[in-house]
Formats: sequence, C-alpha cells, structure tokens
Amino acid sequence: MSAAPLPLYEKVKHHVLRRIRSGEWGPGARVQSEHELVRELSVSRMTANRAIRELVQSGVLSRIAGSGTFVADLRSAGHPLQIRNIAAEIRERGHAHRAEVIAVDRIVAPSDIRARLKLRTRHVFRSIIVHHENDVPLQLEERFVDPAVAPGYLDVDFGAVTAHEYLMQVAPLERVEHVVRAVIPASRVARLLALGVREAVLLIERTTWSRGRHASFAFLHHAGGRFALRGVFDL
Amino acid sequence: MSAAPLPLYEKVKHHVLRRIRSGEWGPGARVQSEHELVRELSVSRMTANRAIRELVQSGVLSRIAGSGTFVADLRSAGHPLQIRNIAAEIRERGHAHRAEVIAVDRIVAPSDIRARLKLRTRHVFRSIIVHHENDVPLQLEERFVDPAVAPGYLDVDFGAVTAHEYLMQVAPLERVEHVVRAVIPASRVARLLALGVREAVLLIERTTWSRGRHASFAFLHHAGGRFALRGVFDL
DNA sequence: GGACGCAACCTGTATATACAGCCCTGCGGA
DNA sequence: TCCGCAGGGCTGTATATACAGGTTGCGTCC
Repeated sequence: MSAAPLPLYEKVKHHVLRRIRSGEWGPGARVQSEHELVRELSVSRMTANRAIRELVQSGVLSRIAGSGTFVADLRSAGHPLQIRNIAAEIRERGHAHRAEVIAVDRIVAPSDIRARLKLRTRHVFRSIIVHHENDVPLQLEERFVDPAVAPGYLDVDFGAVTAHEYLMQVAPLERVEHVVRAVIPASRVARLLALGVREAVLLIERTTWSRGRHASFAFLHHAGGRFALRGVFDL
Repeated sequence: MSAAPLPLYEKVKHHVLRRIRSGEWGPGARVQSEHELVRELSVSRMTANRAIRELVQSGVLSRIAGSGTFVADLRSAGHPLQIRNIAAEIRERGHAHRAEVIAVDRIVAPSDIRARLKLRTRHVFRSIIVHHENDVPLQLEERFVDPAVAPGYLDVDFGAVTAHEYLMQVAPLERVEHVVRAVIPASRVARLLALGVREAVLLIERTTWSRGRHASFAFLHHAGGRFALRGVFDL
C-alpha cells in the first residue's frame, strides 16, 4: 500500500507489541528497560523512550519511575468512542444540515438544571433546536446555559451557528463530561424527532465547564434508528 | 496541592492553551512555530516539539509538515468515552459480579454474523451470558467467535473468566470497533435483563480483530435504566 | 538478627545538533 | 502573463549526552 518506511520509534513499538500479542509477555510482566531496548535494537534512548511513552499513553503499558515498565492489565484498558459535533458530522457525510430553532428563551431554572449547573441565579437561558440531515430530524438538542457565562446567548442566530460553536467562542472550553444512555422518548421528543413507535432514543447528557465554572448542560436526543456512536481502537 | 514543579513541556503546553482559551487564537489560527517557541520561552526545540506533539495527540492542535501548526477546528474534535470490561467495572464499584451462562454452543452461523465475521466456515461458536451486579442483571452478552481463532472456546468456564479475558489470552487483540446505539429490546432480551416496560436498551456492537482476521463479534445489551457510558475530557 | 545506608538501575526530563522531506512564496525566464 | 524552479521555513525523526529523583536489593554495621 505505502512504501513509506516506518519510523524507528514505530518499529520499537511493534517490537514490544509483538511480544505482548504473542503472549510471551502477559499482563503484569516486566518489559525490557529503555537501556535494554537501546542495546538490542540499536536505537537511541530517546527513541526507545518515545516508543514506550506512546504505548503507556495508549494504555498498553504502565511505568513506575525507578522500578520498571510493565504490561498493563488489559482488563481495565478502555476503548474510546468519540462524540462529535452533529452539524460537522452531517456535512462531512456530504449531506445537508439544517437547524430548526424550536425555542430560545430565558426561563426559571428547573431544580434539576439548577443543581447540575450549580446556578447562583434564578433564571437560565435555554435553547431547543432540532438538527436535520437532508430534512430528516437526527438530533434534538435541549441546552441550558448559565447567563453569567454567555450573556448574549439569546441573540445568537442558531440557524447559522451551532450553540456549541457560539459557546466555544465566548467561553473557553476547559472540560467536558458526557453521559450516554438509552431511553424511551417522552412524547414531545418522539414528535420532534419524528420517531417510529418502536424506536428508542440515544441520550447524551453533556456538561461543560469554562473558567472553573459550570457553563452549560445539554440533553442531546438522537433517533435510535438513525444514529450511532462509533469508535475504532487499534492495538 | 502539590509542590511538584511543572515539567517544562507542560509549561509550554499551558502557554499555548492559555492563548487558545483566551480566544487570542481561534480555530484555524496559526500557532507559533517550534523555533518561535524556542526563542520566546527559552526551551529546546525537542521540548517544544514534545509539548506541541502532545497537544496534537489530544486533538487541540493540528500540524501540516512543512507548513505550520494550527488550532484544530474544535467543531470536529471528539471527546472520548471509554468502554470498559463489565466485570472489572462492577468489581471496582465494590459490588458483586456474577456471570450467568445461558448458552455456550456451536451453531450454524446466521447470515448477518457470517458477513460481519467474514467467516470461511459454516459454523460459529456462540456464548450467551448475563452479567449481574449484586444479582441485578446489567449486561446481556451475546458473542460469536470464529472457531479458527479460539478452538477451545466451548470448554471455557465463563463463570470464572469473562469471554473477553479468555479471548485476550488465546488471540492477541489487534483492533476493536464499537458501535453504540439505543434500541427497543426484543422480548427475549427484556426477559433476560428483567427490564421494565418503559425501558430501552443501550446496545454496543463490538467487533475484534486478531492476527489480521476478524476474531469475534458481540452484542452487549445494557439495561437503559441501570447503565450509562461516561467520559470526561479535560482541555 | 535487624536496621540503616549506599550503589546500581530505572524512569523522567531537558538540551544541542543533525538531516530529510514537505510547503509556500517569490523571482526569473520563457 | 504565466510557468517553473529555487530557497527559506516548517515539521518529523534520530542521536548523544546530562542530570534529577525514585526503587530495590545487598552488604555492612550496630
């Protein structure tokens, strides 16, 4: 496929991975020290270090300074999924994205929202938007924003810019939490997403932090039959 | 909290992140070149390189060799979720894990399984196991394994070792794909998971590869009200 | 026999240097 | 005017070297 010669540090990574995959080194086993790799593979220590460091980062190995490098207990290694911006995802598939604004207003914060955002004020900004892919509803986005974080939120044209994009501009994103679950939709959600009778909803609850404070909380409802999260993990 | 002085490369990362968070550098903006960082921060190029490389890895920046380094278009930066081993997760919560074996057998492969595993044989190994947390069913695991990859699969005691753990031992894991969706459970699934009437199922379809071949395919059904995937992403 | 201390080994970080290959701009020639 | 090429800047990789600090085990001293 490609004639590109593998970088040396990649060869070192494969050298280690081969031994792990073959079962020669099981979970908890000691891996060659950097100095041993240097001698056996005739690479510099910096190259060996980079290879090992990247394998640690990917969860394959773990290191204890002063002690050694060990094969990680793979039972606890997680495989990542990615949550992407819905508008960008639709456009990358070459389809048309349209945002239908259901509501953008200022409401008295429900108690669960107050708690989740640790609100200090009585009111909260809310936007309800349905994202369509080729005019088929794909995501219902119900978002609550702390007015102190984004005072101009109610004036944004959400047909042109997504709430996420706007918040990124006005409030530097520091931290994001996602919780994903499957639910039976409330009738309001089923109607807005034009769901069939036997269709579930993939619900992502998304909380963001900015400048050390809670910034926004969102329910992202996805039609079960039309949306999936996908993740591939190599090694 | 800690008096540990931050490593230099971490300071460089913060230097760059601060400018991005403050809005000084928006998405697509050009970031200082490694040489400029070297001059301005009085670090070596290797240190600047490591800092930038790690920010690229985490999705904050993107680089084009020969051209420059740019703030990643955050609209497309994904935030990761982790899919973990269910038994380890339950035990880490301090709860009791029990695996109830419903079936372990060799069956004629259904056509969809044949296609997903790219099977060359007519038969496939199948295991159906319900994982309980404190005797409450949490996950229904229906797994199909290529007999050529794990010939001894039918003899495993799945009450003692999870299918995932066994496969890791006999077939070195090279690649994993996960697809997550929300579905309305079939009645068989609802019964085995002891689901309520208004409960959806979080379905993870998991495909693994080993030694360049498809190795296994699994449906992991999770009770909607008792299970969620959670991911936190900093920066 | 036990406790302390030191030496050997390990990882973690940092620097200076080098060369290859890609990208873009600007200049010069057709 | 337009095309092509050369050069400067940038990333990507690789090496040799250095020092700090944690860990472990062995040997000595009490």
